[in-house]
Amino acid sequence: MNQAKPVTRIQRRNRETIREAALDVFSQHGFRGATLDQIAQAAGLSKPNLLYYFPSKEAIHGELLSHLMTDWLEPLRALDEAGDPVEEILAYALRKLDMAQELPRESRLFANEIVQGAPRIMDMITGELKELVDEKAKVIRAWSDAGRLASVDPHHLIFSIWATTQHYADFDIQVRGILQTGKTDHFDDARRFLTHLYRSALTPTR
Amino acid sequence: MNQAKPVTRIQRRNRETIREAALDVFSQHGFRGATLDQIAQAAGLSKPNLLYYFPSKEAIHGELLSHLMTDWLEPLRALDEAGDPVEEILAYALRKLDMAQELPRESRLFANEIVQGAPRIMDMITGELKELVDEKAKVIRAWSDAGRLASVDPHHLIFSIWATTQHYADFDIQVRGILQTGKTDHFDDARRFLTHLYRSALTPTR
DNA sequence: GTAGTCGTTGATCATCTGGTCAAATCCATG
DNA sequence: CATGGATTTGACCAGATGATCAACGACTAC
Repeated sequence: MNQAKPVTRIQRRNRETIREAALDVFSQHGFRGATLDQIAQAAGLSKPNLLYYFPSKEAIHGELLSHLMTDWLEPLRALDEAGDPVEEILAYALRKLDMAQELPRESRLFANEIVQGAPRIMDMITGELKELVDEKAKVIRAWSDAGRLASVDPHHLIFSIWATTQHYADFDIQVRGILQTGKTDHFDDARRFLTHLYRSALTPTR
Repeated sequence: MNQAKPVTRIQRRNRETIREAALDVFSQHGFRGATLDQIAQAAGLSKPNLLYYFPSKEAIHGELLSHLMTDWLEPLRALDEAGDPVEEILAYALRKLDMAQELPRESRLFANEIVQGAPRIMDMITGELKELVDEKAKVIRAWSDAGRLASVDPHHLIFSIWATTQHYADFDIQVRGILQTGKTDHFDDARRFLTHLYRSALTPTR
């Protein structure tokens, strides 16, 4: 039946298991810090078996990064020119915060890569990402010019949203170490704080 | 003349050279990603010579981290209960931004460590750092209670300042990749943006 | 049930890497 | 300029690590 790609049930399952295990390991130790043995153990497979499904360590890592990128840019893509400016940006920030909470490993994988100079995704940054950011920056600037949003540098606004939200994933250990209270969920406090922060800064003074 | 510690001129010079080289390498590749050969080459010394001045790779890294900590906490220590609330916090944020600009390697060294779960500095975080943060959080809360500052969660305010400022060091590659304009200095724009952001959010509504 | 492909792994390799050591070189001091 | 400690390094070691391969086991289509 399948002619070119004999993607069997076993293949689908094992490749997914490997991706999952690799995400755990890479996000915690970075590319160089992670070993195939760690990944194999986490996946419950032998090391040669890993390399039956992926040609190399580099290939596993690369697949994770590219899979990640799509999800990562989606919230910004969703920023809607037709919506209410302050609410749109607020929704974007809160959506990013949700992702930091739900997908912290993905955030750390990305952070590890960027902190170390983005050797493997520089073109994505100066290409697809920059294009999207520039496009949305134009929308934001138009909102400001129309007096529907306080006048702020759109690029730095976006940077600050990335920074403040991803911080809760990337620096999770530090955040927990400092709050260190039996609090059920510091993300609720973060949501409240960021809502106040951006609503204050973005609501046009009138 | 020197009895216990024969810290000669050569020792002082070489240990400093090594620290400098190690900061370059560790901040770019993280602990596991860095190799003694890289550090030795960057320092212009042979690998055995490195290990004549420091007992191990771990020791070099550890010394960098502890040296760093003092400088790192100083700006927050300087937050003055007696000053004007909004201006004090603003000054703190801008001071942190300056440090991100002047000491990006230190910021990345720290970021690498935290992202990977802070295996080597967890006690510093839950100890010295938490203590300082809690103390300053109390000051901030008192300001809010006195109506001299908008009511915000002090801990999350501090987190956001760390996030937004260190972002310019830790994610420098991404920031430059996206701005990528001949701009002389995007830090000036960042300063303006953050000033607006925090002044808006912190000035008490009356 | 059996042929043939898919899936799995123990053993092994080459390389890298942190660290050691003995021998050589440098240098301050008398 | 001779001496003894400080400094430097080439050679080496042991363990880790990414990757390979031949052989074995499992599954599917007929």
